[in-house]
Amino acid sequence: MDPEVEDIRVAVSTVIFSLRTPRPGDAPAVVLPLVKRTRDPFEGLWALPGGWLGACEGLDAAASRTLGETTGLAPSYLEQLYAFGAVDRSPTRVVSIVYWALLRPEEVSDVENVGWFDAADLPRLAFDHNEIVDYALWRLRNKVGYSRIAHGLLADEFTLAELREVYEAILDRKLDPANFRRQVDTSATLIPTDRFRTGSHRPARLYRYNRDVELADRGPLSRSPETSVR
Amino acid sequence: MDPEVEDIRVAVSTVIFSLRTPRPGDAPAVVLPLVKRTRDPFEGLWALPGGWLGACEGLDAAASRTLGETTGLAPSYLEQLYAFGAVDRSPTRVVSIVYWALLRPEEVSDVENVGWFDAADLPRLAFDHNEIVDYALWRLRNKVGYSRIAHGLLADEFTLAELREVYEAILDRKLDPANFRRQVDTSATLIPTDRFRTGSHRPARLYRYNRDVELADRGPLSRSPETSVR
DNA sequence: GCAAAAGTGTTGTTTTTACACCCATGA
DNA sequence: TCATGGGTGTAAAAACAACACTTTTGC
Repeated sequence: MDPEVEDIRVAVSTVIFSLRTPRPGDAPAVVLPLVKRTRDPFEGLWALPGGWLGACEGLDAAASRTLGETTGLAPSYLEQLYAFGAVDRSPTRVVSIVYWALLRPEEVSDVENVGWFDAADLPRLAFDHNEIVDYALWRLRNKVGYSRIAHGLLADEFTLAELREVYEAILDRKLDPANFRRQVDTSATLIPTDRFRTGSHRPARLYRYNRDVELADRGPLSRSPETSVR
Repeated sequence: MDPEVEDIRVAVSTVIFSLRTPRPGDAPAVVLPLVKRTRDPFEGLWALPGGWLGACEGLDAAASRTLGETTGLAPSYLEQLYAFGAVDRSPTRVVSIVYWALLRPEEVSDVENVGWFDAADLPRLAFDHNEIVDYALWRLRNKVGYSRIAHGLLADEFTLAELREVYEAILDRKLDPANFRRQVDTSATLIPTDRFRTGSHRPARLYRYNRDVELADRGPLSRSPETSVR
């Protein structure tokens, strides 16, 4: 009972998702930023951004902080994903509290030592980070079906086609534009503006996200003070 | 940077749900076991069963172990719930990896120092454990809607009325017996036996749970070796 | 026979899905 | 004017919900 507890360290990492459109007109793809490790273990491999949990900071705060420090990014959505604590996941004993985040395109900025990768085509990552990303992707795909997190990947104003492309990129299948339109407007979470996106063919109306509606129902956690992001 | 990391300790706790039928014929209620604290902090208050994470054990293993040590119970379903790590949740800095579990009635046994409480009517608990239970209940109510975890609360053989009562206890509302019956048998997760529960009025057919179907889809986590429970 | 729970049928409503069709613009 | 994506209409199919009704037992 009560073995050498002191030897366990707590880290916090984040899987950050964003969208990238290779060239205008193309379908967007899910991408994520990784940092290159500059020391052992796994020196030279890519890894999730993260760092050690500070003695005087909460988990959510640590996730925001380490994320900012390593990538300079401040995401629009941040949620705890899972705690990974297998004994052999690192040479030393580390329990990682992993978060996942969504980034709007305007929030994307380029930082030294950060590389962006297609989520569907990742290299071999440090530690168990490949499994972690797989799990985060699974969560993202599930959650997009019953919440409004897709908006966390879009700018303030967007067309319905753009929103639909987000869903298509995440779910990896085509959606019927007509039915998609009806579904989002029965959910009453979008506010139509009087502006239009022009350029292609018939101008498309721009919508804004209704901020009265939460991106996702977090249940009792949303009342806890630790969970204040943005 | 890299502050006194060594001062953070990792604990593992579990919210265990089971059902209790006050007297035969009554509707079952969701109950959970708590242990009375025998030392500071919060001496005398009830708390979730748990303990420190061992230096050489995974998170899932620690949850099973601490649960067995404190309550003598071995649940039919065990899943990670959330990591709680607010700075002020304990006098010393503790990050708790919390699990939640389901217990079949035949698995319930009475142990010294363990009390069973109605989930809807809890006393003031130690630490932030009231909030944790609230969150676990929310998760249970949600998950019962899109998975088959309700079976984790029932014995091997059960009638459809008994299964329906589990849903009713968790969701806290009546369900239409006719529609409920149809829903479960279009889902093809129950195997009818040729035995019947007699006693009340017309005998009710006993069903068995189809073990080919997982209680809940855990995504990529179900492939990880750490996640082997039962 | 009667009460009560087991189990079946029926019907109307809502949601989902597929797809035909019109509209507005750039080239 | 034509190609293309924006946007509307419609109808079949599936899922859901409400509730009447029949069956089988204990007393």
